[in-house]
Amino acid sequence: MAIDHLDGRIIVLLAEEPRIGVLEMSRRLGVARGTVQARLDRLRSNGVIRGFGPQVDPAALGYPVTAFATLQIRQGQGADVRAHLATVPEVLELLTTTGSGDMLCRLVARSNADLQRVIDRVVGFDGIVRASTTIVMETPVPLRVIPLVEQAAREGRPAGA
Amino acid sequence: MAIDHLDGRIIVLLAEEPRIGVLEMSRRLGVARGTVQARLDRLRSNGVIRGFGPQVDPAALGYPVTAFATLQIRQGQGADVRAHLATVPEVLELLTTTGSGDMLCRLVARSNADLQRVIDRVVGFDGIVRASTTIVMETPVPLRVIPLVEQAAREGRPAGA
DNA sequence: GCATCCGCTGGGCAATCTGTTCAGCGGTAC
DNA sequence: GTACCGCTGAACAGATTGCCCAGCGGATGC
Repeated sequence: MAIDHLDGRIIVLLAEEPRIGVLEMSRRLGVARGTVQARLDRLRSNGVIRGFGPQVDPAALGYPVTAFATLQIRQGQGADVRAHLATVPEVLELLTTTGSGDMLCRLVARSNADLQRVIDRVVGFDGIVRASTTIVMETPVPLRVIPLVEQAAREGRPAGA
Repeated sequence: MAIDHLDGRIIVLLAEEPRIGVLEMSRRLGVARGTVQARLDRLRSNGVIRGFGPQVDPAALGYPVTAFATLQIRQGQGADVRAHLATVPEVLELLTTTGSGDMLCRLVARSNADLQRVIDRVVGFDGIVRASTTIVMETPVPLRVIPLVEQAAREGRPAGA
């Protein structure tokens, strides 16, 4: 659960050059290949590294519009709404939150006009009382984890074991 | 920009078993290795596949609390605020949006108590007028793209070329 | 109609990496 | 003092990669 400096460097290296391979990593980090391999295994079984799936860009797929919808759910309909939203491909993420809205929903669409279609499909469901939508314009900081990894590595054990 | 059925299957396969390799993919898909390789190259240069970086779980790193902050920015201070937020590791994502709030900010923290520290650091900056925060409780649909890829593949050219 | 272009096939090549195992060597904890 | 744990450095066979080639078929353009 806590990662040390070496773990951090492994993750950063992997993020910068995903095709790098264990051997080359061990060379650059100045440790034995077995060490890198063991660290990686540990990071994966710890769940720190979930996987290496391809990072797909919805915009390049033809969905350049991103929006967030805040949904208010009718009491007791939560499970149904989740199941419904899970079937909509344009729903990239669904979160339940504190506050007035009950759920936060990340959407993509082919265009602003198409967004209307997506929203209609999302909210066209019984359990949803109200929805309010904001469109994303820019993304000054795209989803990232590396700075957090670096911080966690600094705060972890100094550097050695 | 438009992907066909084979592209879709490649991406899905890669998402399910990232370590699979081009050769094994070509076997499972029933096409020549060169074809898979060419498709992958194209998908990467198209930007559809951004990369294969490790997917790190903030929770496993010790940051189990996720929150969204809506920020109102003082006129003309946008750039400064962005630069400021980019330096905060706990800021995983920053978006500018339409609507009353000006920016939407995805945060993580070590605990609910720690979230206060993070928020203080985030909003402790001149250009930010007001901030409202919602804490994420559950994640019924974790960030995903595969359903979208499948839909895009269906809508693309039938199956062949 | 005919030539050209493009994508896929199926083969082969050397070079490289992987997964795995081993013994040895500290440093730490008990 | 002893046992445990992590790292090192090396070895091995097996598999994969990157790269090349010629041939084939359909679609495009003239």
